[in-house]
Amino acid sequence: MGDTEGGDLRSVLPRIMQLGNLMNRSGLGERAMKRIGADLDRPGLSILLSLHMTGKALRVGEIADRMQVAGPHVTRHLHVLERRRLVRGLPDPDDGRARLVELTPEGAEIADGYVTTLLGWFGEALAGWSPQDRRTFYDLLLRFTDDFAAFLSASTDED
Amino acid sequence: MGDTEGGDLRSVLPRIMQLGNLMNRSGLGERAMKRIGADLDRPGLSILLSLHMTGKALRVGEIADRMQVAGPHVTRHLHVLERRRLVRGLPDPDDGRARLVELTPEGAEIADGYVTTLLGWFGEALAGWSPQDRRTFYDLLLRFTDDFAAFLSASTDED
DNA sequence: TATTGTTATACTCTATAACTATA
DNA sequence: TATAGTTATAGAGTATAACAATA
Repeated sequence: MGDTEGGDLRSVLPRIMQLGNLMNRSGLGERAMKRIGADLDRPGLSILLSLHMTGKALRVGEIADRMQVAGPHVTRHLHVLERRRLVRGLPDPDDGRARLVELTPEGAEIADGYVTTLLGWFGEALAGWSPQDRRTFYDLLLRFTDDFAAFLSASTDED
Repeated sequence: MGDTEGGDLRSVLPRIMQLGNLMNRSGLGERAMKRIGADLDRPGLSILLSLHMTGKALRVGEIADRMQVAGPHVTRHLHVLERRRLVRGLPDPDDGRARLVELTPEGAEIADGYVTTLLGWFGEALAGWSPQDRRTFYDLLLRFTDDFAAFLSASTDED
């Protein structure tokens, strides 16, 4: 009984890993960057995407949280981005220790171009799919990431 | 028309990225490793998993291909794994330049324990899903990774 | 005293170049 | 001469520790 399901899941795990590698390691990001004519390292792009996806100015610590990296890493890459005028820092009116970071129009353009490029590729890859299958896949993938993230954070305490 | 679909896809992209980060960056691997009482860095584990998933001895270059890294990276980590008796190298009977690498029972045990742990977690995260939804999700995810990988390699030439 | 962020430092991961041995 | 692998070296990515400023 459980055997059959375990077997199924067992065949899916490599694909989840593969997908993860495809997204991070496969040079996909570099290709997209090249396509839009931008020249940015991955951490720099990641900062831009964090700001872009959130759609508002973020504190340095918030960016680090979203990227799942330590604070100093963000600080260093922000220097580069600021020098290139892709982000700009503002004082946080609510907290004098903190600093708000927001995209400049140039930074927003890169982030948006990157996302649009990737979306285009996904769209092409799914060109042969029926609308129903696409819908179903989107729904289940959303549900899966939610459930899995929830499970992970719920089980963080146990250890 | 296309607008609606673009909107859907647009909401899914962050999840695919999130899933990628969950798999690579989130400390998931470290947690699994700790759970099974193993102490291995990520590249070392990755080598073990490559061998485990393939189920046979691989040449150094084949391991590098699967990991999507350069050869010397594999060589260096193989030294560590060999010293710890988690893999062992054999001469390739077909090619005197090459070297075959295979898991020892100890290495196989770690790889298997790791995979089993992750599968358990995925299973728990999907505990509330109906068997049909699980099946559908597995099927569509397989199809998606296949189609996407195919698209990527097909469009590699263009550039 | 706790928290936000920065500076300084060090370590891990990975790539490139130079080389050796076999094909 | 081309290919498989190794050794040597360098660079990117990231963490930790020590510090400054504000809460």
